[in-house]
Amino acid sequence: MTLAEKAYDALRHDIIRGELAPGRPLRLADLSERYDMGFSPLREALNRLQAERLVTAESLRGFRVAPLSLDELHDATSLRILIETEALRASIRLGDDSWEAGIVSALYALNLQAGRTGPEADIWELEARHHAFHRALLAACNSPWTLEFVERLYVATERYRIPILLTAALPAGRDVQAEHSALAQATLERDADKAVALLREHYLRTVNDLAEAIRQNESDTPLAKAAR
Amino acid sequence: MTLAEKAYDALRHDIIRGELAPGRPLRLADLSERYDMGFSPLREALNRLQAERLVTAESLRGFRVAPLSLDELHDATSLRILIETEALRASIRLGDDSWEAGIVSALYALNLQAGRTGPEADIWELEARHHAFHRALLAACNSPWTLEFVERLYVATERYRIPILLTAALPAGRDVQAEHSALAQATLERDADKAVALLREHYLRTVNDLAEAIRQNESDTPLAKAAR
DNA sequence: AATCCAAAGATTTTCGAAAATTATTGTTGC
DNA sequence: GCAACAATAATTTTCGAAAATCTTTGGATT
Repeated sequence: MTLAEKAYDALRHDIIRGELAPGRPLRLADLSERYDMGFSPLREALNRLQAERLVTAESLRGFRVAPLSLDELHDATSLRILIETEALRASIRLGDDSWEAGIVSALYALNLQAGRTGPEADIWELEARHHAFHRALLAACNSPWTLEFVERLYVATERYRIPILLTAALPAGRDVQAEHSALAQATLERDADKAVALLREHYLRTVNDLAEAIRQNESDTPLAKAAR
Repeated sequence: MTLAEKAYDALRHDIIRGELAPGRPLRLADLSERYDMGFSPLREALNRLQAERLVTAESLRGFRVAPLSLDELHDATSLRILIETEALRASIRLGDDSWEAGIVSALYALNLQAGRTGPEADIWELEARHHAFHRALLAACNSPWTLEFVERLYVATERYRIPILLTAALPAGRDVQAEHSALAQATLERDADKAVALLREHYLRTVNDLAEAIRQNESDTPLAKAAR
């Protein structure tokens, strides 16, 4: 793996997790020290991330972590629902045994991690399994373009979820694991209409919870700052 | 404008027009001579284009122009129909006077160029106006993510159209300008269902024509080679 | 003839410095 | 005090060479 690839992975990771806050300038001298490499691989990584809208660039003025806005969250969520529901229908139509097995396995792993407490609880591991579960649902859609866009939108919306997850500021009274199980069940039963409805509700609830948390959380988390 | 930006524009331009054929290796020494600049700006441009799937990259083995395939054409077209029809509905719902004016103006400019013959005929100018017309239809959808994906898919499918356009191998018996006019009219009348149906048919006809031309054209155009 | 291996060559990747540009500071004049 | 400007500093961008890696070539061996 080349240094440019390592730089890409590291920057992407740190931006998605909010360790590099939205809007923050990405100075090459800083990054060079932080990641222990020269300018060239960093600039290549930043150019890739610019194309993915995770960083913004201005000619001769360098790069910044892409800012967040509530408008973008709603935009990305709407489009996500449109694309993912269609992908879910395609997967239900085309999926074979190994696709089904992938869903069962991903759901099991997700529920396992969601049930863990104390030192075993690991929000990043939970997050990884959550992502894997949603990918497993769409894995059989047979459309590389769809999967790319789904991934882009997942990452875009994840940047809003993570600061909320970390402050545990999510409203109670919602059984997310039950939603996942119901979604998996409807999918495995090949009930496309039901599965699509559940997926849509799942995302609409999430975006409402996030918007609510942002509104209440007038503290100085990166997300709250971005929302103001 | 920095050299890296010039390199990006030039490479993108040459790849879309097929002047750099699909699958062709992009050696830095060659590109450095072709575009008269050092490696750094070229590598930055190539990394951006890689993120946009116009070039492929393999660790320590450099870059290539992204290949074409009939599967990808069908994939991109299906997704394009899904996203653009929804964007058209949104535009019809949200569009104001200046949006309408933009459509009228773009259609007029397109028809004007389409009617030109002899030395005034310019396939690239026609292509630019065609692109502008389709953008004008969706301009009011108020969704940056949608517009980005639409642009990506337009470029992806355009790479299949251009070699066909250049060999004039399109089947006759189709009045594309009439399709554009009907689409614009239904849109301006805010008849969303009709406009969406026309847009869908427009794309389905195009993809069928292209697939047909590729099948017949067993010569050695880049596209035909890619299809085999 | 086919296969392996080392050497030479070609190519990508990375660095460090130079060039170009933007941002900041300090000074002058009003 | 403050706008205008020059000098300085900070930063991005680009180049050219060095390092690392992959590819080809040409024998040596079986």
